Amino acid sequence: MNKKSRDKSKFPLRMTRQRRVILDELRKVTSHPTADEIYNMVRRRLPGISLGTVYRNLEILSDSGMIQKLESCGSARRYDGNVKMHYHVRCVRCGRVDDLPLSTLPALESAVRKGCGYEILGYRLEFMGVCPKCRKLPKTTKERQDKNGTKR
Amino acid sequence: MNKKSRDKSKFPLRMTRQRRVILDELRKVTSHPTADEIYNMVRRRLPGISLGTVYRNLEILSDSGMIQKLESCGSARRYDGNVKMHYHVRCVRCGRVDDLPLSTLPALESAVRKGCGYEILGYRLEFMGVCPKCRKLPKTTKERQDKNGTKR
DNA sequence: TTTGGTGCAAATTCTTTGCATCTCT
DNA sequence: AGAGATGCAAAGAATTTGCACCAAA
Repeated sequence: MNKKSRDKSKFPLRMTRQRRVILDELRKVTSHPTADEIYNMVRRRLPGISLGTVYRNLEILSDSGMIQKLESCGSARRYDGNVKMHYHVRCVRCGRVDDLPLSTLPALESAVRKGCGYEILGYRLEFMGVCPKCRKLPKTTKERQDKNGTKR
Repeated sequence: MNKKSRDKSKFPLRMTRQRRVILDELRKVTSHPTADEIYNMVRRRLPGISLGTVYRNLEILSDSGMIQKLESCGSARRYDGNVKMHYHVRCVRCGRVDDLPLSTLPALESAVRKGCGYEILGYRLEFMGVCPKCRKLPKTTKERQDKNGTKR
């Protein structure tokens, strides 16, 4: 099956136990976890699940619109159980991602549509900054904990 | 040397031949190439250069503000020799990235600064769509040529 | 039953690094 | 001279995939 052409209307989305738990765990948190973090969350309920299955399901779930993939920057991709349109801030030091209480900007897409030859499908707007916790830490320490952050 | 702390004012940026050619090649094009594409461009002039050196220099050049790293989505990172603030459209089928003739939106950052606890450093705005060339192709073909596109 | 899903492990892809050697300034 | 840079190859990290078996619908 071609991953890119998967479509929520055509594929019935069989609700296996693993898929249900992944979706459930992701919806329980607001922390925009990585695949690996989700793997560890899910493993507490389904010890036998494999990382590959987590990846496959995250792909399927986001293709079908049930979750959101956050692809911007950062080493590991992050996932969001909240599919309503909203924006994020990403900490450039520790990599954490938070939701932003900012109303959506309707004018953005239409401003682009004209003239660029592309068929515009959407846009991605993400803010970068330093999260409250990292602002308190001395700079050297902050740089150390990078790891899952802005790298790659 | 800590990569994150590299700073244009403190590091003199020794202009080696490889560094100069990489910068030069990147400035010659508007195609936002990947590290690997840049490697191949540069190799025509410096056959002995290694991919590692290309990566190291792209990192250094972007840290020093001489080029721009485009991290949003897509499999491989892309680089831009144009450091003036501007926006991009990325084709969701073939992965190509084009510049957008859109004036910058000054209100964006200030709209976020209040209340989120983060120290806002900037934002990333990227549009997604289907490029002119891909719009002409039949869908199945389009999906095929994905590869460097939205994946990963 | 059948078609998609799963676990496992191996494979990929992109990127980073250690090290001995070179080269700008 | 000496701090940085390079080439090479090996290591890493994140993600994908082939395959034989399993399980929802």
